[in-house]
Amino acid sequence: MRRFTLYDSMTREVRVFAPIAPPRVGMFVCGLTPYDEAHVGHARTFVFFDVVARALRRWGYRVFYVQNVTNLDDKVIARGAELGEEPLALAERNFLQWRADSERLGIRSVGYYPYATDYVPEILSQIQTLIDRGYAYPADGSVYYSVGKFGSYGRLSGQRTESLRPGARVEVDRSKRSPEDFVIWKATTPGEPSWESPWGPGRPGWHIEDTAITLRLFGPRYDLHGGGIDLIFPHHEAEIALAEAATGESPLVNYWMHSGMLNLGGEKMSKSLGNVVSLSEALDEFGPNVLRLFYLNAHYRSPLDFVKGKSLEEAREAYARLALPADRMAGVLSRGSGDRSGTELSEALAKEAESLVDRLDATLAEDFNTREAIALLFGWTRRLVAELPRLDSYSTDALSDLYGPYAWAEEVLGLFVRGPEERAGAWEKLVPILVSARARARARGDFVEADRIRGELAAAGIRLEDDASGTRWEFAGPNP
RNA sequence: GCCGAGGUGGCAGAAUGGUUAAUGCGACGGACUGCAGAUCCGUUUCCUGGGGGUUCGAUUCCCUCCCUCGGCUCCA
Repeated sequence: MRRFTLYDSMTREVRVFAPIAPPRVGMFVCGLTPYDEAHVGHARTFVFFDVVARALRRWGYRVFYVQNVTNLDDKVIARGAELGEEPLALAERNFLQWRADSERLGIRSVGYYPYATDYVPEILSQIQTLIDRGYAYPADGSVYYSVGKFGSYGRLSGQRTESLRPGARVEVDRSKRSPEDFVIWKATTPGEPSWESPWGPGRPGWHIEDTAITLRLFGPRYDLHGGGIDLIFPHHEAEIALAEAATGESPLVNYWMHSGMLNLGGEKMSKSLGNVVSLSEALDEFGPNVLRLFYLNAHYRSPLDFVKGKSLEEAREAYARLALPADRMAGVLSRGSGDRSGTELSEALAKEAESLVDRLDATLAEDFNTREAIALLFGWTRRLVAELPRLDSYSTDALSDLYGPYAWAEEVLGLFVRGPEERAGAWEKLVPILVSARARARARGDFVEADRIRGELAAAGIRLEDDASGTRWEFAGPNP
C-alpha cells in the first residue's frame, strides 16, 4: 500500500492516511437528492471522489465506496407535486439518469448506492436509541435531535450554536425545543410516502439516513467521509452528533474530505439562481474527457469558476493537445492485430516513461494534486510530439511503454477514455477508401471534389489532416 | 454578525522560506499547406489583494485590514 496524505477537514491539516483495518477502506460520500437533473457542479464533486477511489485501489487499498441516494425529502415531494409525479418515482427517474450520466463520465468506482428509504428500519432503531439515551425527543408526531445535549457539536465546522442565526435561510420549526435542533423523523401529511413508527406515520429526516447506512455497512467508525464543502454544516456536523450519540464511540470518521464548489460567474451554481448547466447537456457537447480535464485541472479544494461558453471550450482545446500522442498511439495499437515488430525504445526514453509514472503517483499521493499530475502529463505530451512522425515505426512494446503515463491517467484520472465506435472495424476499412479517393482528386487538381470528400467526412465525425507523410484521419468531437 | 474556503499573468489555474513563479488557453510572428486544420519554432505575461511583522531572504510563516465565494439547520 502506498503511503499518501490528505487534507482532513476535521483537524484542518494534511495528514498521512492510515486505515482502521488495512488494506480495507470504508469510504462514504454524500450523494445526490435526485429531485431534478444533476448539473455540472454536482459532477465536479463526484469526479473528484472517483479519482480518490481509483487512486486508492491502484495503491493497494481495498475500497468499499458507498454513495447514498436521498430519494425522499421535501424537495422531492415538492417537485413531484409540481409535476404530478409520484415522489419516489421522480427520484428513481432522476437517479437513473444520474447513473447513466456518471457512467458516461467514467464514474465506476462506487460499489453501492443505497437508497434512504431502504434503511427505514435502521433509522427507526437509531432514533429509538437516541431517545432512550436522552439525545432526541418526540414532538407533534416528529422526532428532533437535541443539539444542546451533544457536547462537541460544531467541532467540524467551527460553528458555535450560540453564534448561529436561527432562521437565516430556513424557517424555524415551532415544534422544536431549541432552534438549533433538527428533525430526524418527520411527521407526514396525508398523501406523502410514509412509514409507521412509534411516533406516528412519518418519513426519515435528511441527516439520519447517512448514519443509519454507515452504521449498518461500516459499523460505528470508518475511514473516509467525503462530500461537497457546502455540506459541512449542518449536515456532516449532524451526522457526527447522531452517530456518536447513538453508539457512544468516537470519532465516527477518521478523515473528512470536502471538495470545493463549482461557481458560475462567481456564484454558486444552483437551481434557485437559475444558472445551471445540466450534466447531460455538457456530456453531449464535450464528452467525458473534456469535463474530467476541466474539473481535475484545479485543486479539489479550490473554488472553480465555470464560465458558460468558455470553460469547457478551453478545456476541449487543452484536451486535444494533451491527447494527441495518446490518441495516435492508441490508434496505431488498435489497428494492428497481435504484436508488431518495429523500432524498440531507447533506454533513456523507456526509463523516462517509467519514472514519470512514479512521479505521477507521488504527486497524487500528496493530497490528490490532480493539477500537478496533469501538468506532468502535458510535459510528456510535449516530449512525444517529437516522436509523432515516427510513431508508426515503433514496436508494440515500445508503444506500450510510451503509452505508460497515459495509461496511468486512464486508470487513475479517467482520462483518454475512448468510445466504442473508435474501435469499430467498419470505419477502419471505409475511411481509407475515401481518403485515397480524395488523394487522387487532389493529385489531378480537383480541389472541389477533394474538399467535398473532406466535408462529408467531417460531417460524419471524421477529421482529416494533411501533413508531409500523407493524410491522417481520426474521430473528431467528444468521446462518448 | 459568526464559522469556513479563497484572492497569483489577457483568461483558467499550480507551486515554493532563496537561481528565469509550473501547466494550459488566448494573442502575435514565422515554417508547413492548393486551402483549411493539426503540428513545429519563436514572441507575448504575473515581483503573487493592501499594510505591518519575523527572517540574511517571503509570494510562502505571523498579525491586521479589504474583497470574493460557501455555510448559518433538509445544497455536491
